[in-house]
Parts: sequence; structure tokens; C-alpha cells
Amino acid sequence: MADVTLRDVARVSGCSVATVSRVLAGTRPVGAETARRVREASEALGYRPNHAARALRSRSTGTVGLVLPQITNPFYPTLVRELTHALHAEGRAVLLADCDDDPVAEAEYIADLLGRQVDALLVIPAHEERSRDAVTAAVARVPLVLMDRGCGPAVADSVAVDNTAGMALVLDHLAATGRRRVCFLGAAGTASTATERRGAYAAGAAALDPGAPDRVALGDFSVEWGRAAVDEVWPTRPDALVCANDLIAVGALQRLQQLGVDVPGDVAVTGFDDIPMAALSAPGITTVRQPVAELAAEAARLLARRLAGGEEGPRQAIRLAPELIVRESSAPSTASRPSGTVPAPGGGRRAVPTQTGPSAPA
Amino acid sequence: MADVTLRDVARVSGCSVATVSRVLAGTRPVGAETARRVREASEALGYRPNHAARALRSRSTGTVGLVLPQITNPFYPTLVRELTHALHAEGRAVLLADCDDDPVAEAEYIADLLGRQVDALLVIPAHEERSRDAVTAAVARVPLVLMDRGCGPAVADSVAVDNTAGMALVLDHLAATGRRRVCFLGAAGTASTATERRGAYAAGAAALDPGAPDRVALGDFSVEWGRAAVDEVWPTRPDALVCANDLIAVGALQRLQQLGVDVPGDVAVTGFDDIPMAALSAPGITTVRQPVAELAAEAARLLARRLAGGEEGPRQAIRLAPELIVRESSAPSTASRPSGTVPAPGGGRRAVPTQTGPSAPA
DNA sequence: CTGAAAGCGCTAACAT
DNA sequence: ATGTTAGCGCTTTCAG
Repeated sequence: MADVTLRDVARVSGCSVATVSRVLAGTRPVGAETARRVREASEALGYRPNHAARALRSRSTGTVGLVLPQITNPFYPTLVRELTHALHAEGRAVLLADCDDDPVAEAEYIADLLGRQVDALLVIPAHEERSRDAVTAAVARVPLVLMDRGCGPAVADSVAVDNTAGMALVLDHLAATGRRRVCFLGAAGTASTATERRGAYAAGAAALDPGAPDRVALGDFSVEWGRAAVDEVWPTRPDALVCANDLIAVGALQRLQQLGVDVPGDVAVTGFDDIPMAALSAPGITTVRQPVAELAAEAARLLARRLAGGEEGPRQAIRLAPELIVRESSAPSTASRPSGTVPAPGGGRRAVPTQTGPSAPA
Repeated sequence: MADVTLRDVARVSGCSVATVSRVLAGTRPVGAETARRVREASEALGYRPNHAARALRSRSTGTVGLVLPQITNPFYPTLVRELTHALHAEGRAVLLADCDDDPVAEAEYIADLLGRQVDALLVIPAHEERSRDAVTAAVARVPLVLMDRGCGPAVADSVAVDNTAGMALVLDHLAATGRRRVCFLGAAGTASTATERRGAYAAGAAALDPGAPDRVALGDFSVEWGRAAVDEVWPTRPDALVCANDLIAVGALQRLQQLGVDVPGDVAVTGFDDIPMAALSAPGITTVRQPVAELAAEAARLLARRLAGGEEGPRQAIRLAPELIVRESSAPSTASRPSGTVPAPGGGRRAVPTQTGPSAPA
């Protein structure tokens, strides 16, 4: 309450402010007895360092800015949580900015955060191209790590899941469970998550069926698009819908159920990200889980490295391996129907089960 | 990049640092011509105020701390978004701390944020009692607004939805659609959201059925509990499950579907909060929508008031009215099935629809 | 190992 | 209306 300063601690412990500073920061060796007295006094007075003063003097605020496109995107809360925890563990605080998918707002937030002397920036760019200038400008001022999405080649250090590997996990799984007429419900646009996932689909789907790479519908990463996409592709009678993220999968599932289509009997549905809703949906959605805690830890590590080692060293692009989470939405089409369910009207061939756990690694 | 300071601007524009400061902050009248020169120089040099210095001197960082229990609780992302937008609009930045439902961590974050000289604190307390000391201590140092949950009587200004009114909306709706054997799936514990909602249920349910106030199962605010709670209450054959939040409702719905129970034919299910999942669930969940944007705006307003007007004025406890969102999960039990849907096997009586929009006010 | 002193960049008295 | 000056609380030379 009463703002206790270094001077107060110095007075009470009977030494100079310099000594107190050294004890508390551990910057330089201090006599054991003196150190004890200082710590005692500091404790007794309830001393709290004034970060503003410290920042002014040491040019470091112990603060990092986190700029993201939409906290309401269900993939981000978990990421934010892991990031804040990782950074707090290093004694840093997190300034949060939600730019609402607007690159202009994003640029303003970045500028504002730089003005507030953040030590570093963590950015999930809102747009592949339109975020680039602001990010590039920021990179020149502070360490900056890009997360989740890219923003041009080698613009900054980056950490993301290996989307290509994730899509391969899905396709392998579908192949192994007898699906052939797969079809991709993806997102148009240049976001790296969109391009990488659809690229990986195109590359891998040919192994299932020569026609598969062309069975692609592109919209955005939303539930609404998932619903609409089903109407677009259903006439081609696919036996699996590979969705570019879980929201699309949720939408697809809804529309299929509305149409009376049996999932997974008639068609399998898969997602990407493993947002909470994927597990809670009925049927549960088979998806690719991003290693969120590890992504956060890597980002924090990269930042720490730049903050310590200065600017040197080449840009790093870290890709972490995802994990396939198998749920009911992709149970083999050959599976017998669970009891308590009614056969769909369209009627489809189906037979022997192969084995499907609620969650199995690839 | 090159750190331009007030002095540089002063030198170039040919006046004193004080004048420059006054021009840029607009604190005091300055000659038009001088002001122009200053602004020009500042522009030309790319001057960026140093917030650390400003904070040290003026004892105001333009920063507010936001402490919450769990960003992964699906109700909070929207709130966080609205709060950050409201505060950014006033030129403040937001320091985020997720205490992971741990009052001890919460206390540490609060102390840390105070050390970082936040101008104010926004706290969603993790615990009704165990958060109190930290909050009380913080209230003595900076303006503080409690959100969503309480933390003892009149500890600080607070903003929350009117839980009692919300529960009344639900009960009225159920009564109007012919439900009588209602039953409450709530949360034990002393969080205000838990106590107020179950209190309101107990108070209002008697109007439907004398036995209703006693048909109560208490657990926590989770999907898992929703599932378990169904097993606990289903033997009493209720025709409506009033859930204390949407997560419980989602769990209840899942378990009911697993049991082959028809919703809303056999039983209606309602939630509270209107998290995104409530709309996306199948059937959509009837729920009570919190006026999130308004809650955020009120909180920002309260903070601004304290920040401007000093400490004076009595503590305010603002309660905002919620809105009932009617979805399929509570359609009258007499409703006919939408076309394109397959009859469930368990077979339940059902008939004419009354009218159900995807979203209707009470 | 410790103390004295010089600011970090800015704002707010206090002069003029 | 403008300039001068004194710090905000801390870290960090530089002496001792």
C-alpha cells in the first residue's frame, strides 16, 4: 500500500540502495550477513520493485506482447493459456491484443506494444500478406516469434505444427480403414494453415484414389462453411470428408445428420486441431491434435534465446509433429452399427469392424 | 529504432522539453506556431514516447491487469475479447493472467500486476472465499472491478449478469411450453454464479410443481458432471432438465442421446451463458445469453470512473439483464420432427410444433 | 564487498 | 505561453 522503495529497504537494513539492488537482483556478490539483513528488511516492509523504474533504467520491461487474430477462435484459448503460463514461469508478463482478424488493427496493436517497450512479441498473424509489413517492421525492433500461421518466407522465427504430417496421418488412417472416395473440405486463401493442409491433402490423397486430389471444396475455417460444403460435395458420394479444421468438421457433421446420412457408416469425417468441441461432438470427431503445450514452450524458448543471445543466429522455423486422435466419426465403414441406432434411409453397404479405440496415436 | 527522445524533438523544434511534452500530451495551452513546429519535428524524427519513463513520472502506465480463472472456460474468450476491445478503445493495454483456477496463483498474479503498476485491475475471482484476501488487498491500491463472479459482499465494484432473472426466464419458458416435472442440474460450492442460479431455481420452480425445488443434483460446471447428473436424476422421469450452465447441458444432452432419450420430445434441456457450443450442438440448446459486450462496457466504465474520480463514491454492484435464447432443446414436447430427419428408435410421442426460431428473446 | 552519484526519459511544479 | 528544474525508483558505473 504505502509504496515501499529501495531506499526504505536500504534505510531499514542499514546499507545503501546500491547494495539492496544487488542483493535483490543477485547481480553481484554481497556479504552474507548484509544480504540477510536486506532480505529481512525487504520482507518485513513488503517491498515490491517498481517495474516502471526498472524498465526505464534497464530498458527491459519483462513484458511480451501477444497479438492474435481472434481469441474466440476455439483453438486459441488453450494456446494462450500455455503461452502465458510458459512466459509467467520466466517472470514475464503478457500484454494481450486481439485484432479481430483485421491486419490494420493488428499493425496498430503491434506499434502500440512496441511503444510500450515490450521486450518481445509473439504474433499469430491475421493475414499471410497483409500482416507482413507490420511484422517485418517489428522484427527490426524486438525479438519476434510467429506462431501457428506463416507470414511470408523467413520473416521471423516461427513455431507451428507440421500440417503436412498431420494431413498424412489422417489420410493413412482413412486408407487403413478402407475409405477410398475421400474428399477435402478446406479453406481458400493464403494462410499457411490453409495452403499446407490442402497441399498435403492433394499430395497424399492420390494414393487412395486417382480422383481424390480433385475432390476439393474450398471456403473458410468456419462451421457455416462446413455445412455449406457438404451440399457442394455430397452429390459425388464420398466415403470420407477430410476437413481442414474441426470447425468445418462440426459443420459438415451437422449437415450430414440433418440429411439423415450415417456417420461413420456412410461417410467418415475428420477434422484438424482437436479443439474441445471435437471430443464433445456426437459422434466424436477424429482429428489431428496440435501439441499446444510444446508449441508454447518452443515459442518461449525461441524468445528467451533471442532475448539472451542478441539478434545473431539464423531464423528458425520449428515444426512440431501432431498426433492423430481417432474417435467415432471415422470408425471403419465396415463396422457393425452400434445398438440403439437406426439405419440411415439411403442404405449403404457395411460389414465387419476392425477395431477402433476412442483415442489412439497414429 | 534509433531511440528518439523528447530532447531530440525539443532541439530540432527549437523549444524546451517541457513545451514538447505539453504539446504532445495536450496538458496545457501552447502557441499554435510552436505546436506546429513541435509536431512536425516529432513526426520527422519518428518520435515514440517512452512509456516506462512516462509511467515512472506520472504513476500511470495506461495498463490494466485482467486476472481470470481459466481462459479455456468457453465463456471467457468472448468476454476477454470485449474487455480488451473496450479498454484498448480508451488507450489502455491489457496484461493478461490466467490463474488456472488456483487462488494462490491468482494472489501471486495480482501482486505481480500491482508491482507492474497497472492502473487498475479486472478480476474474475477463482474462488468466492479464497480469492477475497488478495482482492481486498488489491482494492486498497488500485481501482478494481470484479466480474462474473462475486467474492464476498461489497468487496469491490462488480459487474455481472442477473442470474436470478436469467433462471426466471428459463422457468417461465418451460412453464409456458407445458413442462412441469422440471429438475435442476447445478453446481455445488459457493461461487455466486452457482448459488444464485440454484437459489433462483429453487425459488421459481415451485410454481411449476411443488416437488420441483427439491429435484436438484449438484456437481460442478462441467460436461462430465452433466453426463453423470443425468444418471442421477433420470429415474425420477423429469420432463425438463434445467442446467446451471451450458457445459452441464451439453453433457446432459450427450448422456440422454446415449440412453436413446428424445430431446426435446421426452425431456427439454436448458443451459446458461450461451457459449458458442450451445448453438452448435444438435439439438441446439435453449439457454440464457449473457450480455457480454455490455458487461465489458460497464466494467470499463466503472474503471474509468474510479480512475478519473478518485476513490470516492460507494461500491457499485451492477447487474445486467440476460436474454433467453430459445433453441430446439426445449421445443414443446408436442412438436413434430423436422423433415429430413430420421425417427429415433426408442420412439417417443410427439406432435405439432409451436414455433422455434434459432434465437428469440424472452 | 560496499557506497556515492549519475542518470534512464519523462512530467509537473515553479519561475519567468 | 514557455523555460528551468527537480525528481519518479531503479541500475550501474566508478571509487573506495
